Amino acid sequence: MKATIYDIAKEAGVSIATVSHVINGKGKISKERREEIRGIMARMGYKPSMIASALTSKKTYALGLLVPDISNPFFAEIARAVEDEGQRHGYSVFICSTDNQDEKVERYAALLQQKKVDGVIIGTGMKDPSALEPLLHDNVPIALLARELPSVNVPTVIVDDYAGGAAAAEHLIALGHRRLAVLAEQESISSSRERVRGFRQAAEAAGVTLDPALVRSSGMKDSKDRALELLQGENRPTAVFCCNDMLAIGALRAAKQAGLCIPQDCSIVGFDDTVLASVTDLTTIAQPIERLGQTAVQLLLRHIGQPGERSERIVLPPVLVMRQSSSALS
Amino acid sequence: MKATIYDIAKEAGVSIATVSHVINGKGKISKERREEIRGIMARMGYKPSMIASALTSKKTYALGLLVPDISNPFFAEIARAVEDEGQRHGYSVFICSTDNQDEKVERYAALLQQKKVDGVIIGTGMKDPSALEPLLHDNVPIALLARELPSVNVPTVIVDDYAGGAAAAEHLIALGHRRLAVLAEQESISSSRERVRGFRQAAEAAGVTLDPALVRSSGMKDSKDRALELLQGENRPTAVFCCNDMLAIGALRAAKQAGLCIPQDCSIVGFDDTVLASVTDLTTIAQPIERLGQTAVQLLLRHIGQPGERSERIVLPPVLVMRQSSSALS
DNA sequence: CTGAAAGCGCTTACAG
DNA sequence: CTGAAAGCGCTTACAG
Repeated sequence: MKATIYDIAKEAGVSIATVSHVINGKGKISKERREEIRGIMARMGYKPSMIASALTSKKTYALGLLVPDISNPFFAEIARAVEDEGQRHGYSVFICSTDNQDEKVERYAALLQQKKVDGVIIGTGMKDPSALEPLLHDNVPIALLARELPSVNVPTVIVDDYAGGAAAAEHLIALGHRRLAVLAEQESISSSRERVRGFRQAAEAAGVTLDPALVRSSGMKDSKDRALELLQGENRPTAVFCCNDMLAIGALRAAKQAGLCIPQDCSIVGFDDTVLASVTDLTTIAQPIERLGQTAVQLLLRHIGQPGERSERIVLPPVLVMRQSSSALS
Repeated sequence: MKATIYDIAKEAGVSIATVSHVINGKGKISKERREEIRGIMARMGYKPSMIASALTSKKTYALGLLVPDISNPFFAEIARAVEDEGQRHGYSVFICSTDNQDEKVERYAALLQQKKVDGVIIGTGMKDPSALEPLLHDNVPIALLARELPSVNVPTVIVDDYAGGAAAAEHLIALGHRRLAVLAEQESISSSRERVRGFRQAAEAAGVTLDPALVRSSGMKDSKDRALELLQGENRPTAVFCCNDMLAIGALRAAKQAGLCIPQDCSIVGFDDTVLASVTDLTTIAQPIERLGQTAVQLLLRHIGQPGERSERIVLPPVLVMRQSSSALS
């Protein structure tokens, strides 16, 4: 059957402690012995069981990644960055899609605790932070990615959503737009609220007040319908700021259905800069997705290393990416 | 500190064996005792360590998922389906992006073996199947998803790539197109070869022969350039079949750059039907992505359950999805 | 219906 | 430089 540390020890005529030492590069082992044991391990195709070592060493080298939906391109790109950065440090990652449902968050939280992951990156929203209770209860290290949770003091990496919203407003106003609409995510998502707030403030700073009738919230599914309402009303906007690329694509399709040409009849700006934006030639506020993922892993691992430390909070700047969906007011 | 099975046993005044039995619903425990122990576990927030139980029971309830790139929408959607179906059966999944590099395949294969996952779904290509050696060596159950590996006898789920290619050809020919081009993936990818083969055969069956100069292979990055070569040559095609949606989007952008209108000047058909296709209004051959993921998990779990059994091979039918990127020859 | 004991495959003081 | 032994937190025959 599969070789164990005992098989190697017997084959080498040493104790399992010695084999363990050469595996982990600990203790002082004579060079010849080390080489010999290494050779035997290689020859027998032996790799130590991480389950057994985790039981004693309390390290599983596994992380959990909670996101709303791994099939959403934004989170898929985040996941890739997290995977790569984790891998670089020897960690594997479990994917956990929550659909933003507290019940799923809690189920995964309990599961990850039972699996004894070394840490969890939380990139999902939730109504009630107590869904994380199973993690908190056992002091499982966590880090927040693109989310804020004011109630808990944990390492966090976000982009400056407020500045991103403001950048969108400034871009559209510079293009001459004055009648601005906003397609936001659900009210409960703080990043979306911040984007809208930044957009509104920057608009007002330029002397433009948002018409409350032109500010709507929308889920992923009904974005096209919500956008249609905006675009078909009388006195329709000349520009729409959407709080993520998916919503912006809903707006693009609504515009098409309403017979409007983009950008001539209406400018549209998204947020995130996922592959969806590049593929649809959407002007958007880019999040540094790769750095978000990398930074979250780094913060988490640092936190695992020194649990006492005060939690860091890193804010990354968003960047306007101009493409074909926005243009000067005609 | 964190409660263990000993704490629960002591609190309840019973042996750990009894606690273990109520956890696993095994043995005969008096109803009152069971209820009492359940209560104590709940009160102390106790959940058994899956690491410890894995060491004895040999079940980690973890699966590995090997894909080329989790940030590619096709595989992100696959991952979601695998995650959900796994979750339904109590399994968590590790994401493993290989970039189609044998070296990464092998590294992940070794890692997953060390982590003692209960099985691995392989949805990535590789030049040399021996990259899977670490898995094969320890008899880790595997299942193939949207890939074939003739050398090993393992459960497999694929879509009928040949039929999909043929469907694309029939669609274009029915629209009156005769001068057909193909943008394929690298030659080494069997699914791509099959799609091209099906396309070619169906075309020939309709009396249309492919011009070798109009059949090109391309990576993800240079798809636009490859498509431009096709579209800018003299005697350009009136329709292009692309072996996946990403390539088709490259073609879409190439067409735009070349000043061609889609679909009036050139029809384009993709493959996969990821979110990218719906978002760009691309006519495409749809793979049943969700069913692919579900089926792979089911085959794998069945294989885990009865290792002796002969491996199943399930072929799912693709479906033509007509959108705005193809139309009758004008 | 319940418990004592061995064992899963490692790591880690500790002793020599 | 190397080994004996305890322990990590469970499960599983086996005995009663």
